[in-house]
Amino acid sequence: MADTWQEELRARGYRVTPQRQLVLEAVTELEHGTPEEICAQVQRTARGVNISTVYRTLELLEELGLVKHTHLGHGPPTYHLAAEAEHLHLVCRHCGTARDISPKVADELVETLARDYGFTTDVHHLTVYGRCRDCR
Amino acid sequence: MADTWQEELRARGYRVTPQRQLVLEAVTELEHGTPEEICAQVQRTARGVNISTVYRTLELLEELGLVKHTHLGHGPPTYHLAAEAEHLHLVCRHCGTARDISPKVADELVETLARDYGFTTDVHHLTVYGRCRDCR
DNA sequence: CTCATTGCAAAGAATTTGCAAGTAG
DNA sequence: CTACTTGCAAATTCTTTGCAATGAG
Repeated sequence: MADTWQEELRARGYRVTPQRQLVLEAVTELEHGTPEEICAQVQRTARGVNISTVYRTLELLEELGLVKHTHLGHGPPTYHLAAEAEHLHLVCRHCGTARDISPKVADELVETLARDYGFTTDVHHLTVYGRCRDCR
Repeated sequence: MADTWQEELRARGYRVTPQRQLVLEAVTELEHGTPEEICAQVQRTARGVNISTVYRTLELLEELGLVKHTHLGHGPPTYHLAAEAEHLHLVCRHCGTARDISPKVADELVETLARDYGFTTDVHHLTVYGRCRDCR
């Protein structure tokens, strides 16, 4: 984890380009935004960057784990910097086992609660009760 | 609530058409599906029903409160019958107050857990911890 | 009969892809 | 130099809209 994302890119055979740096900067500055918005932000610094490059770059940055995206209702997805490692729990009411999963699955819930209810979710402590695959 | 949806439709100046009945039936049968899937289901009974009619009908049925939709990751939205009144809890770790909200906000979470983990969520018992608007 | 609704085709958004030219390493 | 990237335009995917014909009430 001491490596920079640039090194990570090179290690994987990808290249560090100004466009990629700009897109990551844009996501950082915007906190969150649609591909279109991110593209606009990038173009405040460098004109001529194409929207399709933004799409491709966001996909790459997501693959690298640097950004994440969620779908908030209709329209384009929202991209934001990936949070540090967190997890949430899945508890089976039948067999009692708990499983840790990525908080990514609760992204929409978290954003909706924030947007519609002004509620800041404590994702680390989100526990979902139900029935696991084995106890169906 | 004793009124049928057909009566509700007429009361609002809309008409009860075979297409509308078929779309609602399709949503019921499929439990959930994309407009495309719903259209395919409808066409098992009546060919010639157009996809744009399905879109228009789903919009109408949603307005009537008969169906709901959620966006699961990429791609088209998923429609399903509106659930009966249930609720989930929002608990503030600071002031301790609990608030009941619509389980609709957890739709994506529920579907994702089912799809990716084979986990059946007990939505009625879902409690989300965090900080409410007033305690920010 | 009247006007809401439908089918169809064309228009629109959002996103992806093919490819030649550009450039990081 | 090599081959990953980019810009651009065309192709896709998903959804909406215009409009004449159809059909519910």
